[in-house]
Order: sequence, then structure tokens, then C-alpha cells
Amino acid sequence: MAENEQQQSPPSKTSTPPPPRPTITLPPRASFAEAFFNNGPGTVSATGLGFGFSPGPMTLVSNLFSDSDDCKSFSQLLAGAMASPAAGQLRPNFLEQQLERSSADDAGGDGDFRFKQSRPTGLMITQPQPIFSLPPGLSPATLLESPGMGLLSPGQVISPNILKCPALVTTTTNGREGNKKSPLVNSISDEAKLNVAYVILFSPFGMTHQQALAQVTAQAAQAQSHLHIQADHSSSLSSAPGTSMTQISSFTASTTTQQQMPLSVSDSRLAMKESSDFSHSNQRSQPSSFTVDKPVDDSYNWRKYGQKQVKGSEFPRSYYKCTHPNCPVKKKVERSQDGQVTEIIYKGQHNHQPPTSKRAKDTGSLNGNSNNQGSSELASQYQSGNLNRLKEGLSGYRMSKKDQESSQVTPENLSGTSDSEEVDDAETAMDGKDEDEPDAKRRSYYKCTTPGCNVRKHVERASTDPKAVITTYEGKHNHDVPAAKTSSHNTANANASQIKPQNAKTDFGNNNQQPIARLQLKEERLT
DNA sequence: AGCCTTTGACCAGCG
DNA sequence: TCGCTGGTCAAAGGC
Repeated sequence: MAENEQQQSPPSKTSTPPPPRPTITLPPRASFAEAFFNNGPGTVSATGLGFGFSPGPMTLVSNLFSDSDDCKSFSQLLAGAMASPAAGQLRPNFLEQQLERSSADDAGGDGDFRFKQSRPTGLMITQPQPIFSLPPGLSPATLLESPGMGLLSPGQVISPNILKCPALVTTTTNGREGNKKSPLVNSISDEAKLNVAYVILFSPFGMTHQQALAQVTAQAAQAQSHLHIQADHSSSLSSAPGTSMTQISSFTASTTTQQQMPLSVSDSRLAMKESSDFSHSNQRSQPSSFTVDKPVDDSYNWRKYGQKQVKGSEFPRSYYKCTHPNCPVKKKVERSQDGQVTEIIYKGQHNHQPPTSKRAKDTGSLNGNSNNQGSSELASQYQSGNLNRLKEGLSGYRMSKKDQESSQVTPENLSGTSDSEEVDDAETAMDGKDEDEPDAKRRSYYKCTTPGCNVRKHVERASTDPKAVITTYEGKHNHDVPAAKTSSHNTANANASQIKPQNAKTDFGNNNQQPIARLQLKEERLT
């Protein structure tokens, strides 16, 4: 860390110093163990159905929103998912689904990629008190529309507390590669970036989403408390490293990931944070000691071949190549001075399977039985499984010339594709997976009944636990949220209300704030 | 010995 | 053409 800080002295060349970013510094939170094992009553599933004791990916996300007072770190949430018996039920294709849907969401083709298509039209944002300020022009809605909220499903009740959480995955679209500016983002102050909890929706091409998940999971071992809310006028969503943060690591040291964003199929952008392996026996809140400059653990071996201070980025960018012979994959990693990986951009596609045996060093695991390792192994397993088919299907996405050249597929590039086909492919692939899975899931499909609205919802329930639900949305509602009405389907809201009755309003001090509206899941009925 | 990181220099694209 | 910038090379050194 210190090494990084020292070596990354400001470049001599003049570069416009980025405006100060709103920084949220969190106080040390409860131990990881507490958060991990005591999944309190505040748990709300993303779908509102509640995962209860068996958190899944969505639960992780939900937890972000369910946690009322004390922010649980995303790491904690992830860790919880991995440790849970339901971890095995973690939809290996969950992220894929998100990917699919998010991709499909872009059918709008307005060039302004947002995950908003997946967002609820009226996400309810609850907040006990103002926690942070958003830059002028940045409304909560904007926040939620950001890719960072890609996993948020309609109906979720979101607590801005999420914004206090150590954020995990962030995305950036900057530089020459993805300078898609969104009107919304453009309205945001320069250099302001949004750093929100971002569950790996997209993985790097050669990397399965499971691996991405594994990485995030590995990161779960690292409790970090910092989050920047920044709006980057030049990016749909950027990762913003924390310049100021309260580090709360409950684990033993080490490295790995965090993730991120615009998705690429043959190439994705991934923002990962270094994560720590952890041992359940050591889950005290304590200052973390990050091991910096270690390649993010994504099951592949990388060799750093360069580092540069990139203009527009306050942090140096490192260049890595996959060490596998003839593998063209490269990745760019930006780290903050505190060692946090703020952005990872993959380029190319691995032409090989991930190394079967993890490098002993890559994670810096102090106990050879880290989650990280397990995660990687898990990822590898998935890698060779049906997910590959899904990935292959994804590779069919159209890429713009630029992206083809860079082997990157940003969400923008996905627009115009036959999302329905892609989704179908994905679903087909997943169906095939089910056949192999002893733990069959039940796949329900819903469609918004509003005329002309093509939003679809896919609800998966574990056969073994009806409460274990993963809901993925496809498309964007082209209509307003129906008038609020009591609905048994509006469980999310109900749950949220139970959990945070006091957080009935949002106070971001933003004029663009929209009236609180709770998504009516009920409207989406199977057709 | 092999692999990796570091780091200054070089190159190519772009305005 | 020139300067800026991002990306890459490659030598040196460390582990």
C-alpha cells in the first residue's frame, strides 16, 4: 500500500485536478461475524420475498437495502452468501441473467446505457437521515438508474444506506473507450462519480460470472468502508476510489477483487476491489492491511507490463497481460492510493481455461482455506459447465467497430440486438443447466400487463426453499408506476416498511427527486 | 532460474 | 506537423 502511495506520486505533467468528490467515511462497523451470522430481521429479499437464512446474490443486494442503521458492507453480505448453505444455490447463472437482462434492457437504443431499464419506475428510497449529498443534478433516481444499481430489482426498497457501504464494484466509462455521456450524468458535476454497490453483473470475457461472483465473494472477506458518490459527466458510472475511508477489515489479509460494469461479453469492464481472504475465526473489525499491486484474483494469472498515470484519472493505471501462452487477454486496473481497485477493464478473451491450481501467491491467502480459493474453484467448476454455453450465447452480441477493436462490449453496444433472442438463449442454456442440477429451481416468467410494456420478470425459486428467490427483470417499464395499491405481491415494500418504517422518505435534497412510489410487482403477471 | 514488478522510453492515434 | 495521451516495450531489479 505504502508502496503504491509512494510510487504513485502525482505526475509531473499538469493534469486538471479532479474536483473534490463527496466522500463518505464510515465508522467501524460491527464485526463481520455479527453481520455474517446474524442476518437479522432486517433482511429483505430483493424480490421482497425474503431469503431468510439462505441468502443468495440478491439477498446480498437486498441486504444492502435492508440494513437500516448500520451499514453492512457488501463484503459481509457476500460473505454471508458464500457461507450460507444456500450458497450452493447461488445461481451460477444469476449474474448471467442479469447480464442478459441488462443487455436486453438496452433495447431502447438511445445510446444512453442505463440499467434504468431494469430499475423500478419508482424505487422507494428510504433514509433515516441525510447521509450524504449528491451533486447538483444528481437525483436519487439517477443514482438508482445508474449501472451501479443494475441488480436492483423493481420493488426493492432501497435505503441510501447502501451508499454508506463499502462499495464494491464500480464501473467507469471514461477515456476513449466509452465516452457515452448520458444526459443525466452530464448534468452532474464534473468528475463527480458514482460509486455504488455494484454486484458483478458482468464478468470479463474469459471469466465466467461465477468467477466474478467468486471474486466478489472473495472480496467479501474484506470489509471496507468507503464509498464515494460521484457523478462522472463522462461516464455512465464510474468507480471512484476512496481517498478517505475507514477501513474495516474483519479478515486476514490479502487480495482480490471487486467488480463491475458495463458489460462486455468478449470483453467487459470490471471494477474490482482488492479483497481479503478471511477466516471465520478472525472476524474482528480491525484496520485492514491491503496487499496492493497484486493482480486481482480472477482465476487467471497476470503479469504486469506497465503502469501509467492516466489523465482524467487520479489514480495510476496498471496494465496486465494474461500469462497464459498466446492468450491475448489484457486488463487495465486502476487502484486508488489506498490500494483499492477502482476499475478493471478487460480486453480480449481468454483462449484457455483458468489455471486449475491457483497460484499460492495470487490471493495472498494466509490460510489456504480461504473463501477466495474456494470461490475460484467454484468459479472454475462453473466455467467448465453450462455457463459456457450461456457465455457463448452472449458472445453473439453486436459490437460496435470500436468495441470490436477493443474487444469490449459496453452496454451501449448491446443495444439493437435482439434481446429477446439473447435472453431466450440464455434461458435455454439455463434450462439445460437445470437438468443437471440436483437442486432444481422453479422458473416463473412474468410480463408486465400494461399494454405496450414489454417488461418481463423472471423469478426463480429454489425448490428447497420457496423463500429463496431470485428475480431478474428485463426491460424497462414505459409507463408510470400504477397508483399505489395494497398488493400481496408488494412484499418487498411491505417488508421494507416493516424494517424501516421510519424511512418513509428520501431526502437527498434534490429537486429532481421523484415522488416516492413503490413498484407494483403485482402488475407483472404471467401472461 | 524463472517469473514478476517497476519504470522510463517509445510508439501510435487523435485533435 | 506537433503535442498530448494511452498503451506497450524492455531493461533492471526483486522475490
